[in-house]
Amino acid sequence: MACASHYSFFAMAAARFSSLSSPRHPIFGYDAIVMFVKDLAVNVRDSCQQMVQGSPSGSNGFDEGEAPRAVFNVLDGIIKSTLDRLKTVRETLSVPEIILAKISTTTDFRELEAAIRLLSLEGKLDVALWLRSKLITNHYVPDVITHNHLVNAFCKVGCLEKADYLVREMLAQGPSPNCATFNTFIKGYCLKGDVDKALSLFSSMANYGIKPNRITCNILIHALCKEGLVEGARNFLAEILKDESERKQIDLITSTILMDSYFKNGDIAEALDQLTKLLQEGKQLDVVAFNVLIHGFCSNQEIKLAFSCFGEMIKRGIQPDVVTCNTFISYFCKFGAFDEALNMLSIMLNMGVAPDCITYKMIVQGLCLRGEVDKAAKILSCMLENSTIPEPVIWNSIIYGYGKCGDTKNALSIKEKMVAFGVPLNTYTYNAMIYALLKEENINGALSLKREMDQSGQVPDLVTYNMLVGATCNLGLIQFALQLHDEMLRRGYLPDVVTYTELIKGYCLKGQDKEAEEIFFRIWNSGLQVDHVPCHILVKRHCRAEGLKQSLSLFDNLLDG
DNA sequence: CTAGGGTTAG
Repeated sequence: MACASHYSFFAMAAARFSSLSSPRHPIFGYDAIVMFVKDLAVNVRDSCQQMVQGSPSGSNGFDEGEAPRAVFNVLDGIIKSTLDRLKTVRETLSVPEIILAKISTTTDFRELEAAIRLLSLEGKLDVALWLRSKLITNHYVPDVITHNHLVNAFCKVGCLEKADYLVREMLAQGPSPNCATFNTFIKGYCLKGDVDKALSLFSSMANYGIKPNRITCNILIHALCKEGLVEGARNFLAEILKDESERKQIDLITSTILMDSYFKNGDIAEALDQLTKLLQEGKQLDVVAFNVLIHGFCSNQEIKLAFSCFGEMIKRGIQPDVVTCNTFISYFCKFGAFDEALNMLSIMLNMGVAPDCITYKMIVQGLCLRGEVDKAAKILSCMLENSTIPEPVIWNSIIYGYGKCGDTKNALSIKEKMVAFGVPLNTYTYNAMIYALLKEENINGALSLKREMDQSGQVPDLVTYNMLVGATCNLGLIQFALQLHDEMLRRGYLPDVVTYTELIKGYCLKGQDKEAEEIFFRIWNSGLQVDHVPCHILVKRHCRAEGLKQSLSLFDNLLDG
């Protein structure tokens, strides 16, 4: 029976990590996994044929060299269809104007109550609050669910004062808050990182005759784990389970929270212990639980176990989702295995899982890193054609990418396109452009971009200054470099080792060894971590100028002092 | 109809 084999996999995994001294040996060979993934993709593709009409027939997307093209053909199709759908949804969804029109034409209180909920969901909180007070002055008190929507909306934007005001009003004049009200409010404080306040709210619930439920506990356990208080979370849970005589079992979500937390602390054995308990109770894992396992294995560099989980999901009929696939893609990108990332992209497209902004971001960044900037730019164009305007990081990666391969013209045209589409240029955008210009030694262009930053209010950061200090030093413009250095101090930026190293290099280039050494002592005494670069520069300089002996004595003195 | 777990991070 299939179930037995699933269990045995987890048992094997658990056994492997239960003893720290046991040698680590792979459960499955890498080739077996590649075979499995290939089979999987082919099988799934057959049932999702309509998703891949755009891909060339005969290619399974895995052949060396063929993969990228197949992936991009499918990708284009998917991006178009996903974004078209999104566009339609956006256009048909309620727009605040429509709600406002409703407010002015209707006298139906229930309809206005529904409008408060919609306004809350859309984040139009001032209007929502105003409408609530209008209804109350007309002697109609919106129900508890409407109030919960409002409390929820205020908590989500971190406006706890307003949420607190609403809950007080509810307690004073109704509608009486329920468990969901408190859960929402507690979650609000957890999001702010104020777990103490959350816990005290939890204790106060009894005073209002409201019994906390599983959701309340999960919110708090999650918050405790996130604060690194896993022990606290366990104790809290033990207390709860002691009180609940009829149901002593931990639910799936609680277990998922705990497993995730154990994995994040690198405690695989404990995570798998939790998993074993869950399976012994006969619980079925859902997609989130599997995603936690996959992420846990990936972040502990156990890619084979992660793939095994992927296989288990498929066998159990649990469709991997965009998070599952992004987790793998992220892992591969992080370890420079970008071909594998593209393979995962191909698998997800074949499975009919639509990529999201995170997928696009990782793929675009991966392509740029690899120098395939035109392909990255093509993804961007696809998104724009479908009226999805990506966040600045995608644009910035492409600008960096073009800059790195010396294509300043295209870098600039992406920047201009950004402006045209109303995407705000940020410090990273300017840094990318400055990087591109400095690469072709266009110091004037770079400096005029810095002026543009000052005017636009996008303040230069340490990276901007370090690039400019480096460039001016290389050109022998030490005075200019020092001016920049003073400016950064005035603006409250502390120069780092890179800044000082650039200045040392600049002085050495000019033959001003004394000044170079002075700077070196300044880093040494500032308590900054000194790396080998400035030492190397100085030693090289000394070797050339005065011989090795003297340079060694420089460092001897330092180490003695 | 509202409240709980997972993915990114220049």
